[in-house]
Amino acid sequence: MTVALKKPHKSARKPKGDGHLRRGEILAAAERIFIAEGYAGATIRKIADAVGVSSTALYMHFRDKDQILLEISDDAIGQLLAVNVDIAHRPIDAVSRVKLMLEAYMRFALDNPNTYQLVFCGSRDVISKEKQAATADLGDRCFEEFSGPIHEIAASGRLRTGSGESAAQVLWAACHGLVALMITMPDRDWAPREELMQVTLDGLLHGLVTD
Amino acid sequence: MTVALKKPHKSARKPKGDGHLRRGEILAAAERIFIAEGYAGATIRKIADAVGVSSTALYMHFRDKDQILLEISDDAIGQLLAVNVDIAHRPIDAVSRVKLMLEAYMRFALDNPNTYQLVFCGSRDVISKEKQAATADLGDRCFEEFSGPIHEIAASGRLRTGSGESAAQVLWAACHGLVALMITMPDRDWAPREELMQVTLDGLLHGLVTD
DNA sequence: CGACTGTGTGATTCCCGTTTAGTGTCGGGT
DNA sequence: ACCCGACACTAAACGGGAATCACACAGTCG
Repeated sequence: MTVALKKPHKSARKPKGDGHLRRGEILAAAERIFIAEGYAGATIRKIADAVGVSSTALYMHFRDKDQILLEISDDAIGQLLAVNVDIAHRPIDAVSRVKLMLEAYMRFALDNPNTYQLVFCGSRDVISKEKQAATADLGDRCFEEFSGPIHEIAASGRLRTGSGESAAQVLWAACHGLVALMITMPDRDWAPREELMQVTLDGLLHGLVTD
Repeated sequence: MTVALKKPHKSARKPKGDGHLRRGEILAAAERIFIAEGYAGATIRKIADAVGVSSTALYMHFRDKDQILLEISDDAIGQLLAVNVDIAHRPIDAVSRVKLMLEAYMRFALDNPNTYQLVFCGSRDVISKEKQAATADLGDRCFEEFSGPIHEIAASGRLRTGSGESAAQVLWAACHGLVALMITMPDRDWAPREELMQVTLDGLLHGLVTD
């Protein structure tokens, strides 16, 4: 849409200058506001004001509001994916890899609550359908990276119950539930974070995997 | 519009008559729309249209939109609480009670996805602060009803790891995570519901409680 | 008969995301 | 040198959300 890739001739008007700078400025401002005030607080007009342009200008660089915030989320989820890939390559046993990945996952969620909510708690009410394309894909790849070791464990017959797939989904869901609740109900008196995380991981792995 | 059927010439003027009927009508219409279209879809205007009244009229009977939907949710959560109380009184061992309660909890969530999201996934973005008063309290009492048996188990020293409180929170969170993900990402290819629920419950209870 | 009160309305306010139409500027192509 | 079109941008407006205001009706009480 915005970038002219199709000028076959030389020296086509380069998409440099203001255009690219603006895009970065917008993303930076949007990220700042989104982190501080969440999805509803990150208004098009507020972002535009922060950049110092009119709200209409944002539509020069992004299709709509969701695209801006999802692009920010892509960055963040990309980092999580990188961590997962790194862990996946370490020469340690599968159970340890699972544990490290899920720990990283939960810490990511607690460190980036708004991003986490946008990507993993977004009802289709707020994010509507297929806009998530890229972000959802990154999320999928995170899950796959993490379900790899689980299937290893399943293949070696060490799963006490259920299929490898269901075990992977359950482990993911349990960790999701913990951080999601802690994020959306921060005023509850939770047991210490570390304890909750360890009880979840140890409990489930102990219950699902035979030694 | 005009409901002229009651005319008791007795008893000083009280807020009965039209008032009470309207209130019920509004709640019924709101519930229908909310269940069908979720929080964002249940608009003040839409509800008012369904009742056949101007949008302003809703503010005669309810403080704001959230109060309407939370009142609906109260009903639903109240039913869940009743089930929990019933289970709590059955003459069966604590672990079975825990299991039955969590199963009922998950089935409730999957049967009432919009209500569940409103109460248990509502970021303060959308529901803002202390409006939840009554509903949150019902949720608390559900949790307490359910954490009772857990503390019984903890008191008898059968907890493999963590405190009774953290075990209760972790069990709750795990079940929450499962249903929350299934609700917000219905298009994923999940393992069969029953299997996921059983793997979650059996896995965690096996891992946390010694026989 | 007023006056008062509960119930309801239409117009209005203030946000929101998004669209439309128009302005200025700049880089070539001729 | 000239004009043309692409680009970055803007002001104004649209439609829709929640919520409020000023006002119009019943009835009922004194």
